Amino acid sequence: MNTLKEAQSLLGRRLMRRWRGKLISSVITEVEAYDGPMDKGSHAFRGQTKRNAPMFGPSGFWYVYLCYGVHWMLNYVVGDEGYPAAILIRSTSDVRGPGKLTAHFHISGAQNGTMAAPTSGLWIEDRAVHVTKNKMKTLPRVGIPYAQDWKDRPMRFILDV
DNA sequence: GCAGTGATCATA
DNA sequence: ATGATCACTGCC
Repeated sequence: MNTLKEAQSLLGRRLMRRWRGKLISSVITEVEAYDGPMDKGSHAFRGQTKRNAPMFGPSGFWYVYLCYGVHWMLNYVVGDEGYPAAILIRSTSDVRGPGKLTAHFHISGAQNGTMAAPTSGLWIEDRAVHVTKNKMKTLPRVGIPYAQDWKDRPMRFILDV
């Protein structure tokens, strides 16, 4: 499956968090794809570094990094090992905005590089909401004015709930 | 409209 | 060692 399809397939699924014995969850409603070494909006565009290493790893792991010294961003790694791709989870039905989302789910650098599975305390369940084409919007990505010809590509997906 | 905030990365 | 940059948010 290609990266854009992977991104769309996360919509309507439930993000799950085990934190201090409690279960936090809500339905994923907004995602962005970052696709491969040629994507000028992606951290992987200038090659592998210590920070973006999880993007180059196998799918099914988390890539979490600190943005503007303040907000943690949650990404789900997709694609074959060696091919840098990830899906930024921007919003759920409860929380709008990627920084507020990680705060709500108590996500930080501690989750970086961990597996998306109950064992890590952070995972994604199968579709909880039926996604029809007319409920899904496709838009350009946010916050990458420097990405030139990649800036306005339709790589952001929103689910109306 | 723009300041805050600090890790990360390139340059040296 | 230093400086620029930044997949955001909230307040002006």
